[in-house]
Amino acid sequence: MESDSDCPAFAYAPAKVACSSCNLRELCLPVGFSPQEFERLDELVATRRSVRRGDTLFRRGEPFHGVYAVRTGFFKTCSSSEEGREQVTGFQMAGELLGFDGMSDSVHSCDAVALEDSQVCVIPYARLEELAREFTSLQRQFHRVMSREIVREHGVMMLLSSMRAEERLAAFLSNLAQRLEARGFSASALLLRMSREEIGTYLGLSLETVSRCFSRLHEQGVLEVQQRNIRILDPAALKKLVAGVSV
Amino acid sequence: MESDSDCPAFAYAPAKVACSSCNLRELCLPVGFSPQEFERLDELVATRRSVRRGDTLFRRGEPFHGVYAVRTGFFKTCSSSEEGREQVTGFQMAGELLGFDGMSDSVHSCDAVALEDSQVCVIPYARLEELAREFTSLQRQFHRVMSREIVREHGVMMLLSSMRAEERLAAFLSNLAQRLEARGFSASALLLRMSREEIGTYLGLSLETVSRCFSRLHEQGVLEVQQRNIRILDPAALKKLVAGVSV
DNA sequence: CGTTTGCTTGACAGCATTCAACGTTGGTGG
DNA sequence: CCACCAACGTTGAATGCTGTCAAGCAAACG
Repeated sequence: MESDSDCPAFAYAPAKVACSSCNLRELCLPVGFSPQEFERLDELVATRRSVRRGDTLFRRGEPFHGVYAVRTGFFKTCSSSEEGREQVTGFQMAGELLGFDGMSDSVHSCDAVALEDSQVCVIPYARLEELAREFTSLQRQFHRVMSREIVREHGVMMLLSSMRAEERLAAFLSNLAQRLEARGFSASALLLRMSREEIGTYLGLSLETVSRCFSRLHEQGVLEVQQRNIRILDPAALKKLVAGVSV
Repeated sequence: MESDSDCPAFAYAPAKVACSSCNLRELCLPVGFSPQEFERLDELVATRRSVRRGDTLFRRGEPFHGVYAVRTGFFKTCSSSEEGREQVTGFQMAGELLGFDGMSDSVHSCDAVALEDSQVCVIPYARLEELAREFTSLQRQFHRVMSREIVREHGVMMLLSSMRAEERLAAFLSNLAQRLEARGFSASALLLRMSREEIGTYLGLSLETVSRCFSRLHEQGVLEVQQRNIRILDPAALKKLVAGVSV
């Protein structure tokens, strides 16, 4: 279980971490836990791991050891088909978990790549199982988080199958802004961590179309666009675009 | 928890059911359990429920009580956006579970509709939690099934964002055939339980396009199509279409 | 300062949607 | 038993959105 040593690309920070003192505890796994539950949880999340921009946290085909909570930084997860085409399945920011794909057959089925220098909390699955067994709120919260991932993907499926390009980008930006706001950042000024191509692969569009949509939303006065610096000038218009599917 | 009585559309069959004697035990939740584990499991899955064609097993907004295992029949799950557009997120057949969407905030976020007269095993969440706590293989298997759902959805996302219409339909049919084969049915002769529109909503296509693709695959000699009776004449060609994304 | 990478924009072609008409099937009631 | 109706499926023609190819531009990096 601890045989991560064959991954020389990663730097390890064995420093002690405590969920109880983490400023992400309202967003991450231990939502709504009691103080003594928090203490028990610190047994579970014992180590951090640093991943440099461009490196992978895990990779398709690697054995599944556990899940990871993003502490700082930004990730993308992408499944690639046998024939090369790559699909970004999600972007994860602080407080969000990744790695659930590996539980189905003990092998990861997608790659997790850091889009900036990042740090994650390592949650070994064996210990998570144990602790979830004696600790109802952890069990339930873990299920809740996995369920939320399923529901999120339903939303992506709807986006991919029924929205036009501009609506997809609007939905993407709205979602990003909302998640940033929940973390205390500005909901209007965002610095994108991902390229146009990565956005396109996530939204089912070519990078050119993504770029064109940015320009169009800029012309419409909804956004201010300067490369990866985006300012949302008219959040209401953005939301309206998202909702406006076949109205 | 047991307040299902406000749903007059459902017929209840309180007959005793045993996982240990179910012919789906190799496909459903209790994969790889020991005989004594099977006995304990029968405490969990105590009741069945019948759902007539067209009726819902659960509906968006209804409180979450538990998950369901399809015993006989066929279901679709669909999330609908506020503005009316509906997205079929999956089709479930015997041995497959549904209802995971409700764990995220104790309310179902999509509808489950029977596409033919069906019977499900009711798995109350409270009891599932309990039993999973004292019963490692159940805990692990449950996680595995949820993870598999996440991975499946990754596949759908890839399909939606990078395949052309004909490839999508080929992928859909291949998948269906494979699942039917795993249940002892013919992998070549399928009777579709869903309409062209439902297929289209699942695959992100209009019903006309679905129909046209059926015709085209028929012309190519890959399928025999008679309404909902499909015969796969050339499974290899079908698989090749799926794999052939951007080759 | 030059090179590389990422982003923008234009032109054009192609695939899928939309609108519309017609055919088919199965159920209902005369 | 047949006629009718409604739901579903098929097919055609035209529009339009998005992908592809290509060129030019901006920013980042060594």
